[in-house]
Amino acid sequence: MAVLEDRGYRPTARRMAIADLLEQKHGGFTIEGLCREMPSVGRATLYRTIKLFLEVGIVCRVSTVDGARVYSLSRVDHHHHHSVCVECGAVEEFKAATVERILSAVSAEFRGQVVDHLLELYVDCGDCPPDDGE
Amino acid sequence: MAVLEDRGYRPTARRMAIADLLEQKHGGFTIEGLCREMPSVGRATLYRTIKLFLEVGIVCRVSTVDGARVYSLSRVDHHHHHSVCVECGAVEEFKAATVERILSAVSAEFRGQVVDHLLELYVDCGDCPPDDGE
DNA sequence: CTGCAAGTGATACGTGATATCAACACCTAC
DNA sequence: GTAGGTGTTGATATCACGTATCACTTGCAG
Repeated sequence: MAVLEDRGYRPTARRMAIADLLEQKHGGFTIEGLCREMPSVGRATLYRTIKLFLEVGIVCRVSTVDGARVYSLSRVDHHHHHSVCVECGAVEEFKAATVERILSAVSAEFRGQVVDHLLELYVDCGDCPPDDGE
Repeated sequence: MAVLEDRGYRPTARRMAIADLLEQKHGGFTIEGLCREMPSVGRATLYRTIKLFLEVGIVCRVSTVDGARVYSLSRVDHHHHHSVCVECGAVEEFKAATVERILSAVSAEFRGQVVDHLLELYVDCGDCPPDDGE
């Protein structure tokens, strides 16, 4: 949570509680889902907090196959990719140097500059824990 | 448009008109944007038509950096990736066999099965035509 | 032409997300 | 400790996005 203070935001009890809940989630989550899980917290606060977490890098957006807006707690602070289980929704972060190298090579074929990229793998992890699903 | 008939849908004048407009677009588009461009067409029809086009593969969803819901006319009928200009929003489709091979290799490192993937490159194409933007 | 199924558009509705604003919590100065 | 200012919170209103409904139209087969 130090990252919040570094940016001039307060590490309030509300924000800690939200972060704690996210910490326990293996899968991605939706904000509406959080609203249901934390009915004592106002919707606006949840939307604001996740937006804030997104800004400081505590969570990141996950692109799902169906285009739903899903977030995931980010445990690494550098660039990474996601694997998303299409069955249980579990999100894993991974970093593949090979991918980065290949993308650099591919980038050379483009006019202009490749400034960023997005890579998600959709997997069927095969042993989805029943309580891990959304 | 033959693909519509193949699926049992009618290639109506409305659908042709919408497809024609999409044909002229280099960049991605939003459905709300289309509503503004084709005020004579009902919103419901536009949403339905794009959903239909998505289903039959005429258009595909594009993941943007900011998570906005953008679509793009698909000119190739097989699996491909997108490069999205962060300045003008132009969307290009590309297929890189290298990428596919590397992804297969990376997939081997995962438990379970990799069933699909998403790859988008965000570029600054450098010579954005002024009328190409959304 | 007639009848029917598919398609269309106006509208209402539901949901996701943000803006507003009063109340509250925290920090600092005194 | 208290006062005051700033950041935070939550209820609500509001907006944006997308879908459902339903009466009407269109296209096609007989």
